[in-house]
Amino acid sequence: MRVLYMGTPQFAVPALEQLNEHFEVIGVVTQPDKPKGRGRRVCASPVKLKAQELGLPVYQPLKVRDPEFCAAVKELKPDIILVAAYAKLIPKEILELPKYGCINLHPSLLPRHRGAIPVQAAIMAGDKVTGVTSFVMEEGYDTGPLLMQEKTEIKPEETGSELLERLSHLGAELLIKTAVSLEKGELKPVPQTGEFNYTKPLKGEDLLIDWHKSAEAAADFVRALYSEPESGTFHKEQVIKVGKLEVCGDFSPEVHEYAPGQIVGRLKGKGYVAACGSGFAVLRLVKPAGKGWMDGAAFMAGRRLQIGDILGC
RNA sequence: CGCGGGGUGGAGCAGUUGGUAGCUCGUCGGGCUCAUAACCCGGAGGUCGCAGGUUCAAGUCCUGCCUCCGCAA
Repeated sequence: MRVLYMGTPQFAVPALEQLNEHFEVIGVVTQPDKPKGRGRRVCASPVKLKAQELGLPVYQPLKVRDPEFCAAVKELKPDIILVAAYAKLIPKEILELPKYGCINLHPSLLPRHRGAIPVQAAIMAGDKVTGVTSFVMEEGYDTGPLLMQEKTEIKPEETGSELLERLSHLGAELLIKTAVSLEKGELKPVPQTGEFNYTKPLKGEDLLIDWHKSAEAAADFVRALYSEPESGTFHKEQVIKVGKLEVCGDFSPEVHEYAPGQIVGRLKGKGYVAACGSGFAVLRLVKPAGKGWMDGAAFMAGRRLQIGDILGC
């Protein structure tokens, strides 16, 4: 079976590796190299790097709708197009091209958490179970009929990056299974039913901790965003990234009056304690501006925060 | 060459107008205590990122480099 693969970030890499072992991968489509990060160096996507390593032809159209690209795809005569986190909608013209259609791998239990950040969204929502889904792509975002799903539990302490990593491997297997079954004609798509929600891409202030939330919700928020892309909070005009927040049940603040985000005490060997909308949370892992990640206790040793300081402004 | 901050005893920080390096934690020893993660006393431990330069004298000024990080994208 001739497979055309489309994907961009690290999440899409394991699937590419697996596919390359099971099928004839005739091409890999990924986002164009872009200036990225500090210093604005041009970077190739993880999928591109892997494709080159495997010696597969790489396509990086600026626009998927570009007629020239569509023509190129047509010429490749793919039997199936498999997509994982490519980051762009694919036009009907291409969707209808392959015999077995365009199949997408999505790291959530659709229709729950459609959209850009399903993995983080699942953790933030306090979900205990999530998974990966393969489905037939339509013109909308993650709306197509479902093919296969695989569930997995979210571990209590599991971070967004850890879960994403795990799901990328689970997803790779699911994608292979899906393709194999499709080829045998064993699968029939089932339309999505039930409640759905969309997750929007995170940027800028979306990453700031909302101290008005409950301690539990704030902790989940931080956990979901660690270690990519990192949540944070402001302190005296500077950003402090937070890697881990730990809810502390019975804690008696050192001050009588406090507001959400206010530092109300320290816990020896753990870190500063901040007040939340309800409950308290210890800053266990932190990265002050200009510094690297450090333990909450180490952060206290530097005495950058005072009891009474308010985070988030 | 996008903007900007940092690299100081094991960890986190301070170090003023250049003059033999301080603080918190940890660690080691001792003391107090029924006891302690609490408290008291004392000790060990630093080529101040690297390489040059200015100076009688540089962590502190100048130049280059390495490296970590914040914003932005």
